[in-house]
Amino acid sequence: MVGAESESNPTARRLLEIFDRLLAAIGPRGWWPAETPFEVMVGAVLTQNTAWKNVRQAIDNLKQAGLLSPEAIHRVSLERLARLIKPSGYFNVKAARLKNLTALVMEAGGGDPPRLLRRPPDRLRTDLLAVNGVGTETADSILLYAAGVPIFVIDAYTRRILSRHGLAEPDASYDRLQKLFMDHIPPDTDLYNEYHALLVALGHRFCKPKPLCDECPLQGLG
DNA sequence: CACCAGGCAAGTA
DNA sequence: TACTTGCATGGT
Repeated sequence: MVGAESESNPTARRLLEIFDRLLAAIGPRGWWPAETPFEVMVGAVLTQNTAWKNVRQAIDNLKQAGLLSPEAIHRVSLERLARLIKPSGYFNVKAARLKNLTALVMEAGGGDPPRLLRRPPDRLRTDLLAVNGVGTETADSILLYAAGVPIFVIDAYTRRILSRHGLAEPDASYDRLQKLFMDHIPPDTDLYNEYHALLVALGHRFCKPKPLCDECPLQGLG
């Protein structure tokens, strides 16, 4: 039914057409830029409303300090953690959030991220959302890019792109936008991975608040 | 100089 | 529920 729907349903065809165009124009992104699942989790928190370039600085600092493990982040002082992640902004808030997320790994995963991430997706998402500092996008980023769960990640770029192409209202809820993708695109982890990464890349290059529609690869899709 | 970036939680009504 | 505000660095 999914395959048939993608041929007959106009929305499904448009969404897949967007993916095809982006992949052809931009190429595979190789996301998530991290070496371990726990690094994905840390990056997901640090990149909240923050340019990735700044996040990379912060992660490099953590790496160099040997603090990119649950045990290390659990032990380090809040003050030192905040100082190390300073380049990524909101450093006091994010230091606490990293502690909170790490606490989940410690108590639920016994300090072993894969053990936490192997939980049933619904349970894992609920547990992640219960952490103060983890919202829908952060949780879903961890589900998709660390746990390999086929769930679609929505971010500010995705919302902007969909609304500019008449596929959604500008103020549509996170859940609604996520449902739009997941109702029309088969739940494939690699596909969802690439699609979200491509949307972010398009956002970076063309779909800014002041759009650069002249050279946008999605020109002419409405 | 102003504006933006791969959000989220807490406070208010 | 819906809206507002604080959080903060670094790039353009």
